[in-house]
Amino acid sequence: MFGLVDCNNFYVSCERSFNPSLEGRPVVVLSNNDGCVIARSNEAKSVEIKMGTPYFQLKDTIKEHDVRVFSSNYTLYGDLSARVMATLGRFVDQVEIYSIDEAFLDFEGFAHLYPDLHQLALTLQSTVRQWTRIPVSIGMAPTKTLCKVANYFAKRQAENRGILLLDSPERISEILQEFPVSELWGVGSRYAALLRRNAIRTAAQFSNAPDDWINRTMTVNGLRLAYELRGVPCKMLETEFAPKKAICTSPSFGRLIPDLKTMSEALVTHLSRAAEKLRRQGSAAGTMTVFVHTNRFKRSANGQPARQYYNSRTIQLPHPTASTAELTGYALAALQSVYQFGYAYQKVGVILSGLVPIDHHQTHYFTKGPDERLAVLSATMDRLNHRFGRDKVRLASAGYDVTWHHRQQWMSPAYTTKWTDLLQVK
DNA sequence: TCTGGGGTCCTAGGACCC
DNA sequence: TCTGGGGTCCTAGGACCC
Repeated sequence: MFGLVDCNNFYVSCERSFNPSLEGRPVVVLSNNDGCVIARSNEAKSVEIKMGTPYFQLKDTIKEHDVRVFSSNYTLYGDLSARVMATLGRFVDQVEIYSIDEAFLDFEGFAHLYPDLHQLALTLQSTVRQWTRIPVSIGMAPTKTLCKVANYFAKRQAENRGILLLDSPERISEILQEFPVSELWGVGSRYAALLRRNAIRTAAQFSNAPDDWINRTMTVNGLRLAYELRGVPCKMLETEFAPKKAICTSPSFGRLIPDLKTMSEALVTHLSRAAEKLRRQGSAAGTMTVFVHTNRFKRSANGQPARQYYNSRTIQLPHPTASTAELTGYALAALQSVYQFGYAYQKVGVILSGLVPIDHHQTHYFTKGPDERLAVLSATMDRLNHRFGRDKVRLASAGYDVTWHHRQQWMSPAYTTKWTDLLQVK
């Protein structure tokens, strides 16, 4: 048996964790740049605020229902997530951190410790609640996909109180008949449309479809999904650390930017972030892509879509490197080759790929190997910045007067990670 | 009439996830 | 005025090898 622990309305719950006055009222959290709604309290859902709605379209609703709005505070959410995960780790040793707000558990070998899984779920739920103030829902079933299904009903049917155990074939087949195929894990909008065209509407119908048809139309992923619904586990717990295969940093500007100088400074800043992530996981990049684009929603004065521009440049580096200084030279050259005068840009982004372990030295006959001094420089900058704060030491080419930063108008304090933001108890 | 067989590696595109 | 960011996996097709 597996379990899936999912935090309810996670980002909203994080905001509520340190601000109880938000309980019982509509609350939403916005995406980066205060763009779209990405988390909603139940009260916000019940006044018809949809996932992904742009903030500016919601101003009336927000006023009418006195909705509390927050910019996303990933420092806070990341820290509370780590606390939730650590709490789960107290009870079972096989925990897969699947996303910031979800974890899979494997109960294999724990039957003697926890003969009553429902009781265990109750304990997990109340302990997480007490230690972090985060409400969670728990689904338990013979496969991870069925856990997702169980969790869906745990959350939505009040009588379950956030916990649903699917441990008999009868119960499973009964519940799959009520489960919309479009809600399945691995079925997105494209596959949902395809399945609808083939008169498959429930998870039960999908699971009964012929294997070769599923394989043909939805590749082996679809077939695994069907097996999992039939109770045959195809997805095991993944608890090992797996280094990322690509690292991307591409925040939007807070306003549209026309000039190459500002774009360059932003790119160096984004690249510094990306290279820090690269070094943190012990990798070096062999390939770098720089891209720019304008705002695709923008309209010109006559209401027609404005002229758009997108371009990217991918560079094979002479040798894999994790040095910010070294990567910067290539990045700026790439930007110059894609930048076109005459557009107002929304974004410049960088993708590092072709990642290899950092100690990997590929000897090349005609080019110099990586410069050891650059590696030492990056490591030293990382240590200083870790101790004294982000960007205390940085490249001058990142600029001094930052005018492009994204908007975050409603940011809550970093309650758990910044001394000056600690709550004061009077 | 008839044009080999068996591989590897890389990339782009399409699907998905949170 | 204002519309997020960061990832993964699979497949087909092309280029190449012997």
